[in-house]
Amino acid sequence: MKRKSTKKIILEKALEHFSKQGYAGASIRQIARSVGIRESAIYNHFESKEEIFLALLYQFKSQTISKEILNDELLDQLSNPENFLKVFTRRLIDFWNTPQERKFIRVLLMEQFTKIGSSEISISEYLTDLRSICKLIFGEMSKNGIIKKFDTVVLADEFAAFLFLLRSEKISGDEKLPITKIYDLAEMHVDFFWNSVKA
Amino acid sequence: MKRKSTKKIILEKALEHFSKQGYAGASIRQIARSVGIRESAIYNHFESKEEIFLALLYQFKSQTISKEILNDELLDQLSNPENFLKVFTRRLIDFWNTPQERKFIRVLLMEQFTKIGSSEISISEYLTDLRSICKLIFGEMSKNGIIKKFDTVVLADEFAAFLFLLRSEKISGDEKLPITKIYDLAEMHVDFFWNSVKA
DNA sequence: GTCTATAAGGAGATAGAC
DNA sequence: GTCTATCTCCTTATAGAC
Repeated sequence: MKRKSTKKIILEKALEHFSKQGYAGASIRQIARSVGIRESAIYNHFESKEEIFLALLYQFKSQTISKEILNDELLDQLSNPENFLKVFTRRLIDFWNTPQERKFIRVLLMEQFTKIGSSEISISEYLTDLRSICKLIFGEMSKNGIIKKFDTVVLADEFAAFLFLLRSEKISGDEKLPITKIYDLAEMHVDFFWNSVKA
Repeated sequence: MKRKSTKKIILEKALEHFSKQGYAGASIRQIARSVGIRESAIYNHFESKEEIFLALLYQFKSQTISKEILNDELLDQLSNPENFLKVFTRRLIDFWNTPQERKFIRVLLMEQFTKIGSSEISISEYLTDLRSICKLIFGEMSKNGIIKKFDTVVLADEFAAFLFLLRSEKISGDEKLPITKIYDLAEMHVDFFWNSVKA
């Protein structure tokens, strides 16, 4: 049983502090304390506070919905499209509801307008992933005549906007909703959406 | 021609700095410099940085969509519901697109997870306004048989979620979209929505 | 890789003159 | 109501011993 590297623990604790107080509000001192080392020891692993933040951004950038959620088993269900949407949405919620993702989206929402280093932090960039997968899905359904003819960009946005608000407000928010309630809200959304688009 | 009071200018400049760097990232020193006075002079108007922030929160809390947007002229158009939704949405966008509102929503998004003073800053609270007006509108339409029978809470959320994302991402975001493009996106949303709900 | 010690500066806030 | 001067604390970051 290998111990986690100090570097990983620093990233972990940094994410925790950033997600609670924002980048500017969190200090190296607090992070070091959480890790259990002195501030100066942090600099053995990262050159600056900024570098810690950018390392976190990078880490989460490499996680994509397609990698985490879409697999053959799910894609097989495309023959039953309404059910497919429900399963897809449910998996999305489970993924977003992991502690790491909950914290990360908070950081993203908080820092989307601040410039840290040369990096522009934009929500849009992280929404692109969900949007393009939706476009793919609805494009396929449209081609097969399963749904009415719509602009797939509009469809993707209509489907994703609600989910994104659900994520920001209900999944990662401070309001502690039970997960079953979140599933319910999502299912009502899929119902409404499916009723609107089905052929 | 009366000059603006120093207090008002402080609030104005504070909002500007908070919206760019967040609460923790902005300093009294910077704000004072923008106003054109020394830091110590600020304390003649506010007891603390926190009080400045809370004053801003209070100021915007008193602005409501119903006060700013809903008037008799608009309500008269309820007989043509699709057009009503379009005019309502357009007015909403114009209101959200004012410099003050653009800045304020940024602050809200940034500080929604931080605790400043004893106040909990939640997006939900500020969304309540839009949600309840939508509930009212769709409740009325439903009663008059203009739209299909739906849970008005679901309808309100489906209608508002897209608009809120539009606001966060496109209206107040850094991506500088021309306002006509935003109108277009909103109109496509109303079209999609209306097609889904009309009786 | 972590420690102690310390530098250098910025923060919020106050005292008291004008 | 604004100023100068100052306090105290906290911040990021570095130097050098172990």
